[in-house]
Amino acid sequence: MELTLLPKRKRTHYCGEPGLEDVGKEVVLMGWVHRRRDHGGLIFIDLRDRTGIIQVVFSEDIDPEAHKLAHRLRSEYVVCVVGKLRRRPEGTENPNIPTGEVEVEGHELYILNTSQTPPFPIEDEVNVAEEVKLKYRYLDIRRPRMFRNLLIRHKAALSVRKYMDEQGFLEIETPVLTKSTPEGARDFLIPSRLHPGKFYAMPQSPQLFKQMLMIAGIDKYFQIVKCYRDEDLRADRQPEFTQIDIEMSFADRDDVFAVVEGLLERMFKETIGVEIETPFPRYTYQEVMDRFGSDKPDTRFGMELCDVSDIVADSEFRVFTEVLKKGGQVKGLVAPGCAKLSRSQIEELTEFVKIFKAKGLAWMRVTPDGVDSPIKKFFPEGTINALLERMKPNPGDMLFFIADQPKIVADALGNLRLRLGRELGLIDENRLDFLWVVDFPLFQWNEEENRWESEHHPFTAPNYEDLHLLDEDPGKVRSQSYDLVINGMEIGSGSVRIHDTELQRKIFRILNLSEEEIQLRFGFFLEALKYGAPPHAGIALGFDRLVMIMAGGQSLRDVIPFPKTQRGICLVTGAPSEVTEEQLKELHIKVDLEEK
RNA sequence: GGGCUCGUGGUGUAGCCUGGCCUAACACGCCGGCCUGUCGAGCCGGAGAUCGCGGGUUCAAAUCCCGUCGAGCCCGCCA
Repeated sequence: MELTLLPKRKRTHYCGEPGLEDVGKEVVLMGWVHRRRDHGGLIFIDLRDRTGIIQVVFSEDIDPEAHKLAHRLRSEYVVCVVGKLRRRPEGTENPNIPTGEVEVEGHELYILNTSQTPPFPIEDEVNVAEEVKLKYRYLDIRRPRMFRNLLIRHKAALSVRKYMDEQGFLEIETPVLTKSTPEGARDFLIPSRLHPGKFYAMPQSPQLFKQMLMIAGIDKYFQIVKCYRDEDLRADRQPEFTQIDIEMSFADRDDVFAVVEGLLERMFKETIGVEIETPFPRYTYQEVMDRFGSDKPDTRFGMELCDVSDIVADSEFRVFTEVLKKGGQVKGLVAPGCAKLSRSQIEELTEFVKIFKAKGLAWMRVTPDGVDSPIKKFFPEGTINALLERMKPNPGDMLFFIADQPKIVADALGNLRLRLGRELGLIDENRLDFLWVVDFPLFQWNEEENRWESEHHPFTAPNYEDLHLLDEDPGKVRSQSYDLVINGMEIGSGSVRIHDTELQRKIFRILNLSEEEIQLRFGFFLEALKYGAPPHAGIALGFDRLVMIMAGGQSLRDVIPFPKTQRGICLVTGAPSEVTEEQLKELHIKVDLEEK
């Protein structure tokens, strides 16, 4: 095949651009052969680039040489076409593509490169195994949908930089090779060649650096920054991901909220043309746990949880009463129209709630003449009536109940709510529900390690009204942290930070860190706090997740050009991979693999 | 660490439950030929699969069993 290595002409248009106004002009196009329709004497080529598709016609009449060469074109060949733009003959217009009223007479054709037959067609709505798409990611990205997603990503980042700049924030880079500070996610480690036996860590977030930038007087900082966490993957979790990291001095929670609300308003407008409503509603942690069984509630539909502990307390149903005696609770929800569920469907839901440690799922069908349930006999009529009165079901609905410790009830019933909401089609996919969750507890008790841990992170300031509780009842202390939630997904998390050395020390001690550990891990930071640290607050927003929401994707992989598989492998490069003995030796590393 | 779903020509599926009629079917793609208005072009012809891998059961395995690898979703984990 005769290739033209260097096109002799400069591109005049992208494939998606020419229209009726360009008819008569000579155009020079570069692109990939999307499809070839070879009629023998007449050949149609759909030429594609990132902007779209345009039809090129080759024939004896137009140019015999180009026509002859066009027979050799195949899918994904890279070509340069020079030709005159003309209006398509009447009746042959294609209303399905933006350039469908015109076509290019193929006067000159240069084949810039050939291509193997692609493993899958370059089209949206391809039904191909994730494995294949990820291995040939560069072909996957040729699909218009993927390109659009990356374009959205680009526009979103641009919008962030413009807005933050206008608000007086400086984008400042922080190190990628940094210090391991356990507490939190597992670190990715990097061995040091110059310091045998020592390691850098990749940042889980630039948390301490941005706080030190506040101490440095930067005042308003932001960064679109990669973060790394060596934990298992999910549809919404990749080991390396991007945050919009923000920190501001002399600011409180409301200042942060105002900046973020303005930022998102601007981003959604400029990126996908959607107007969002600000300010976002605020919920306390306690409220969302009670009502939705989740600290990141999806408020696009109702079906809220209902505490019925007091009503069922004096029933004969042991499953409920025993749990209540042990300090547990009984909560339920109304599943609209679900009285018609079969035994096996209920069984499936029971299996589902067991994933979240619930021991079972009690149910009552609501019929026009009362309730129908295997456990009905344990409840006096008054109790049933009280349940109906509180939960307010309609005939045809189903009541589901879970009895257990509060955390399990919230988890199981909250997830049941989400599943039913999805399966019953109660979620309006066009809706965007932004909300803040505030007043998180400062600590949570770690059963296994028998100690308090930070709910957010150890640099989060306690609610100053609760300071007196730090010693007597740490579990009751509220923090000045906050989460941003969109459509039931955690999008951001931040807090007012501790800027006082003594308070910071105290928190470390409650977390059961010895003086020695504190010094070893965070000594440098405590030292920094001593030199006039201003009060400051900040937040980090999950950029990939935001882009995913704007792009309407189901997985983070949809908006990351080269993502990892669920087992953390990059299928394009094959990373992670083994390295040579020499490399290991230089790093003073011996690999100790278990024999299989 | 655990649970569930999936793995059959290049791609997507059928066949698997109920083993033999499978010499593995279909669509798209691919290769060759014909073809001047197609745009999922059409028509004719053709190539292409040790049914992810290993072991077992059986006269006989794509099909049943065990193990293993890979992809996905979830639990744990993710300050």
